[in-house]
Amino acid sequence: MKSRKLYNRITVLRKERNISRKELAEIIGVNFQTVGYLEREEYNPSLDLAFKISEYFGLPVELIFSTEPLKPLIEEIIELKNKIGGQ
Amino acid sequence: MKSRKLYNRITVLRKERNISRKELAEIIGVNFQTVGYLEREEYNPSLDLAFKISEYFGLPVELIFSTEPLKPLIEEIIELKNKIGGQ
DNA sequence: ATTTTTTGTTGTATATTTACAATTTTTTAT
DNA sequence: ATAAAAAATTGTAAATATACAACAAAAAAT
Repeated sequence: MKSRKLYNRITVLRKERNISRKELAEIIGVNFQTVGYLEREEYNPSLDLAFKISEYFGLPVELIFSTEPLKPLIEEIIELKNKIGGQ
Repeated sequence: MKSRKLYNRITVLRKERNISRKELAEIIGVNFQTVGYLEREEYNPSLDLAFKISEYFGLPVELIFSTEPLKPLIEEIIELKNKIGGQ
């Protein structure tokens, strides 16, 4: 199976928690360069690794990883505000 | 990284849709034996493959795959009914 | 400014996933 | 009961993810 390119928000989420790649890597139990590869979207994680990341951030997989390029979080917020406000 | 064993509900979901492994395999674009390996939980999918399966069934990844053994769907329903009824 | 920490890059080795083929067993249909 | 279809099993090859090391570049701290 030719794997599609996947997008993710690891960098932003990690920055919001103020931890380094090295720290995140230790928490999820991978080499710190592996986090680098993931953040640069040079390869896709296994489902198990995706789960570990999702568990650490306390977020569903779909909010972190996507088959479509991910909008900045701030844009997502604005869209949600519009949706609610426009009812 | 030593990968944890993951559990999934592919077999049940597939049966509910009345399709064979071969058909599912064609839809998600993998070899039909690969579906077999996944259903027998002999190995974990990549995140991309998990996404393809989740897209086909129209369900979030977390409802199909889990790090914990998955209860039969019927039990989930009963638990949800109890939760709602007991308010 | 310079030291320290973090991030990026490159290359190689290992582990895991996926493909594919051939055969056996089980289930379903007739 | 028999045939046909589906699923399981086994083995090998390929592709991809992950580990790890060494070094360069960039950012942050002092």
